[in-house]
Amino acid sequence: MTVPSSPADPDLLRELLSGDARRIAPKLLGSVLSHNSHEGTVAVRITEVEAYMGPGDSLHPDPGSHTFRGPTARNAPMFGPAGHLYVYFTYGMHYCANIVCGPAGIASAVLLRAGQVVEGLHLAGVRRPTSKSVADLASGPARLATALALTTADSGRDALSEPFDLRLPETPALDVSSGPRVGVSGAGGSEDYPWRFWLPGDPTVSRYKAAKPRPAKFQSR
DNA sequence: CTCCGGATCCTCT
DNA sequence: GAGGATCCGGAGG
Repeated sequence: MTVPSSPADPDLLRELLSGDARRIAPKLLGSVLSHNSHEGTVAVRITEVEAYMGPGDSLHPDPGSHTFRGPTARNAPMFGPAGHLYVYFTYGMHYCANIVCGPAGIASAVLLRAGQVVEGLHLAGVRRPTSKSVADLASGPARLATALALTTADSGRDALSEPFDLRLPETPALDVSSGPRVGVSGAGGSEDYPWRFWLPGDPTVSRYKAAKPRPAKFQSR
């Protein structure tokens, strides 16, 4: 495994993140996100991501994105500067975290879907007591957010400065697979949006699962 | 191994 | 009021 390292200039890293999320997403594979809290430090090497675009991108409208219908209080960070976090709460109990991409004003982000815990194994295990193996600690978007203790309180915060740190790999991953995004219902989850990227063969990559099709709505009379 | 339902509450319509 | 960028445990093959 190549040892990740940040560019000498942190502004350069932010500049790199200010582009198209679909282009940046595969380049984030192999990078390491760390979070330093009073409990200790946990760092995760990213092995699976998904790109989400914003509205106003007439070339690539993204019906699977939280921003598809425009800005709201929740998705505001996606319209903000690159390198910040967008964390949302879902299913009444889970958090999922994104790295915001694109220039400020243009919404796009990369969902962190899975990773390998490379620092703070014990603490990650305490935060994720239901894990059955080390590979399970962050093998899913909500698992990863839990291992790193990310919540909506962190949404909008800068991932490139304390208490966070993001380091890109020295060289981009050579072997990257792509496919439809997980759990996205409707057109956004189709083969037309192969914006999920992962490191093939990595044991921490989550298993693919198509969106659960909703049962046909029963119209009462 | 796969499939399925329940948990649980914020967000936007 | 409906549905969700999910996870987990239990049932069945």
